[in-house]
Amino acid sequence: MPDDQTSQEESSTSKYFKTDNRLKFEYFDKECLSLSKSLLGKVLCRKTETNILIKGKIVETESYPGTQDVASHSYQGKQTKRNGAMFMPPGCAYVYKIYGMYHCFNISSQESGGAVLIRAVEPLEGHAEMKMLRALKRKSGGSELKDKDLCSGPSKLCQAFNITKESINEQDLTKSAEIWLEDGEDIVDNAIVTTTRIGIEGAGAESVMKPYRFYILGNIHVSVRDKKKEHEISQN
DNA sequence: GTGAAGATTTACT
DNA sequence: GTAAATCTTCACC
Repeated sequence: MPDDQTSQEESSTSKYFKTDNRLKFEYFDKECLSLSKSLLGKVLCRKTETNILIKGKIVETESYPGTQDVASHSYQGKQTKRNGAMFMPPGCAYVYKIYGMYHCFNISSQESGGAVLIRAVEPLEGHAEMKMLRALKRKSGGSELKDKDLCSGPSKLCQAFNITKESINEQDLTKSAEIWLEDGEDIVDNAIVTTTRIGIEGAGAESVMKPYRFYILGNIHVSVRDKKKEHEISQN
């Protein structure tokens, strides 16, 4: 978080010329595993239809490296209407609907058929809007929702950011005015917890074992924390 | 045309 | 912990 960038922004002559911190194609043009780790600490940005800006720091990701991965929608090169975005150039949004009522948000990586699932973000801006969006579909309303409950799961963050297949799927994050990524913190390696992926039991033991999930050590906005592993790391 | 499954979340016991 | 909610997508007949 370069201080000089901030001061540049402040000294900018016009308010309408905000420094563009948007991550570019070159950033996304990495292999899946590498992109997944690199995305931790970066900032997901969303401009809603009502022109409200929502931002959140990415704190948890999962790799679906592509055609070799049994758990991936693109296993064995399978390409369908649904997963087409996985085969688009790096930096495109792959959004799909699951269980009839939820969405998951992914970013395509360098390899054809590879993508990174964004599993959790830490709310930075637009808390009120997120609460409202999350409360919409809840039976008991959203008044008791805490910040850490707003985006601590792949479908939760989609609700909070108003990400739907209809609005976001196949959008180019390097160009879109509705959704993009900005630079954020660099997370050092020893602050990254690496574990197995969540919710893919049906894919078979071998792929379930793969260490393809990454999250920021100690961050309370992560969906599923591995306390044992975190303890081990903090001992070193 | 039909059927089964799903990278989840919520509410309830 | 367990179960219900809810419907699109895809494989196969």
